[in-house]
Parts: sequence; C-alpha cells; structure tokens
Amino acid sequence: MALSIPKQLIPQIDEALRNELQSKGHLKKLEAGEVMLRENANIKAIPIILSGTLKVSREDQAGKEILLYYVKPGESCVMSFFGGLHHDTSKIKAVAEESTEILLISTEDSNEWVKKYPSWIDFIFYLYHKRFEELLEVVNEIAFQKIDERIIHLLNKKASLNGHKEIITTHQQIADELGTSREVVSRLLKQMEIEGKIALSRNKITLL
Amino acid sequence: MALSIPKQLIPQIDEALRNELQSKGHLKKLEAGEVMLRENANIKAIPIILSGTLKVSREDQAGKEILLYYVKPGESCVMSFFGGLHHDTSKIKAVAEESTEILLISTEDSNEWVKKYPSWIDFIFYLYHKRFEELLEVVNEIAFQKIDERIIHLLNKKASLNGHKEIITTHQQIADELGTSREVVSRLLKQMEIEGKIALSRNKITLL
DNA sequence: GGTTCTTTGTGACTTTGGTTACAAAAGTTC
DNA sequence: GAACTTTTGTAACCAAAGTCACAAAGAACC
Repeated sequence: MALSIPKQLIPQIDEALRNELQSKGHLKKLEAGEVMLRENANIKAIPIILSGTLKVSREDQAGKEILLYYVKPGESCVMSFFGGLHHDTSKIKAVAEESTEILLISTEDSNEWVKKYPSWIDFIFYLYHKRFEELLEVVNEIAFQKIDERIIHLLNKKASLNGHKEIITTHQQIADELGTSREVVSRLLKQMEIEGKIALSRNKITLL
Repeated sequence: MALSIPKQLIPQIDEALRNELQSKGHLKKLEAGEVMLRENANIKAIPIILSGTLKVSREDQAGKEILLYYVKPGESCVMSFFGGLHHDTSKIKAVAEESTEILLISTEDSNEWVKKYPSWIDFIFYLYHKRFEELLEVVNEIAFQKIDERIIHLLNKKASLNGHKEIITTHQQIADELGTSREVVSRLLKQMEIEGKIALSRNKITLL
C-alpha cells in the first residue's frame, strides 16, 4: 500500500516512526454516518485520523447520547490505546461525521513502539492530556451552562470545524448531541432567530 | 529522609523505580481542608498520594464547583504529569479531604524516569486511563441523572471511602460538590429520610 | 444561661427544560 | 402534482431545580 503520511499531520513524531506508521498501519475509509466504534465493543486497534472527522459520544442506558468531542486529522481516539492493551471494551461511541480516512494501528505494534520510539509515548500522552482537558470542558458546560448557551457553543464549534457560517444539520441532531429533546432545541433556536443571532431554514442554520 | 513506600501501594512499578521514588520524592503533609492545587496555579510537581484522600473538583467562573473524583493512596493527580512538563496551569482544584500525605515528584525526575523505567510509563498511562473513565462517569451522571440520584450516589461513594455508613458532612458541602444549591439538597435529603432511606442529624447523614 | 453562629427546615414562587399533541412547511417519490 | 416523508413550529402543560425569605434547631462561647 503506497501510504504516505505528511509530516505536518503529526509533527510530534520522528521520521523513523512515521515510516513505521506508513508500513504497518492499515488504511480504512468510512462514509459519513458510519460507526467506527460502538459502546461496549472490543477494542482491537488504535485509529489515527488521516482526513475527515470522527464524532465521539457517550450514551446512557436509555439510549440518550451526549457529544464528547471531535477527533480531527492527526489525532486519535485515545481510549483505544490503553483499552486495547488491556482488552477493555469501549466506553464510547465513534461515528464518522463526514467521509473519513483512518489509519489502524494494531495494539501489538503500538506496544512495541512504546519501547522503541519516545516520540510515540509523547504523542499518546499529548492526546490523553488533550482529551482530558476537553472532557473537563464538557463537564463544565453541562454542569453550569444553560441549553441555549450550549447550543450557541455547539454551533460555533461546528462552524469552525468546516470553516464557514452555514451549518448543515437538523434540530434533532443538535438535540441528540446535547442530550436534550428536539422541541427544546427548536424553541430556543427560534428565539435566537428572533434576536437576530442566527437564520433558520430546513436542514441549515446560518450564524449571523 | 527515611521514606518507605510499601510495595502494595503501587504494585505496578518495579523495585528500582520504587527506590528512586523513595530517594528523590519529597514528602508533604496536608491537613484536612488544605488546598494542594488551585485552579490556574502553576504546576511544579507530580503528587503521589501516600495516605489520605485528595478531592479533585472543577470550578466555573462564578465560583460554583463540581466534584470530579477522589484521588486515593497509590494514585496521582495525573493532570500534573503532562501539565508539569509543558508548564501548563492547572485546570482543576485539589483539596485534602482528610489529613493526607503526598509524595512530590519533580517534573525533571519524572521526565528522566519516562526514559529509564517502562513501568513509570505504564503507571502514568494507567492513571490517565482511569481518570478518563471516571470523568466519563461524571459526564454521564450530570447529563442524565436527577439530583436525588446523584446525591445517593455521592453518599454511597463517601460511605465506601471511609468504610462506614455515617457520613460527616453538611448539606452545603453536598450542594457544592454537586454544583447545586443547599435548599435543593436539604429538600431532597428530607424526602429520602421520609422514605426511610437515610437518617439526618446535624453534620451527619446515616445510610439505612 | 443568654448570645451568637452554623446548620437545617420549609413555604412560596420563578425559571428552565421535558412532554404531549398536532399542524404546517419543505422536500421526495411516483 | 398528489401522496408521502421529514423537518420545523407551537401551544399547553408538567416536573425538576433554582431562588428568596425567614424560622427554628443545635453547637459553641462567654
């Protein structure tokens, strides 16, 4: 497989490790909406995103979910790292937000690289730390912010993710990601439209 | 300093590293209620708990806080690890829940041990992973559970922490840890008392 | 044992968010 | 363009939680 990982994708790691990633990694393509990892599934590999975005969320027993964070190119779903080593099952769900390419690393390879490449360790630590801080933000948000503020925050995140002010989504999707109901989202969005903050149309929200 | 770290405290690490911990670590004692780490403080060392408990919480701008997790003997406040290396400021607050002894490891020592002792890496990974899972539980709880359920959960956690069914605390403290108000806690506790689940008295709650 | 401080109890009210139930609008399919 | 599906709008109502205001009980201090 003529796989090439650009240097700027993961600047933290050194050349030798980059070569290993290219030769040992296994490429996988996901369509938008495809589920990469289900809750309680066995973890068999560590994924590194090459292009696209993974959406990572947590579900409760009743099937309600809440968005935790997005995984972007050069990053990994870090729960897999330790979980894979210890044959854990996944505590989270990962879905391709758009068409996404990922590089799968076997837990055996990763394990070997921990010994051989210090920059692999650094990379994993960096990811854990980053996710940890993001989770802290999520805790803050759901603990202290009202839903309208959380909607605004989510819309801004989505807008910055794809670089323009038009967000293609439904009210139902937003409700799911915030762990609330569609009616509440519709109600609050309408209010924001009246206040001139956003413009609404079917499947689309525009930030003003 | 004749410092001795029992083997069963941190079974993951090997003998040589244990010796390093004993010789390089710096002992510090905290009284109950003493703040070890403030939000936005500079991180200068990695603490490992020898005895007692640290309570780690997050605050919002308005000063409201929410309990994240307890750090018990043999564990560490893992945010310090990476944060210390990169001269980050703390995103969390750590307070001694009871009289607590901690071993402070300088970031320089830790950095060296990463290269020298594989079990140090394993230990840090283990801690990150564990905290990560705990944070996921916190997210689940505040996102999906009602406050009365969260109170019950907290009381059980507190009871198991010190091994008996009498919990010495005030309604105000519980409210703070859950990020809600004292009146709400009093109201719900009284309801639970009526239902025969608990017994209330000043500064004390007994699980029945 | 009277004063003060801390903690708890509680009623009344407000706000926020969740639920139910439908209707209307915007796309899609045939 | 009629029938159907998906998405959005909205009113009415309910439940949970936050706020305000004040009373009362329990400890602590002279």
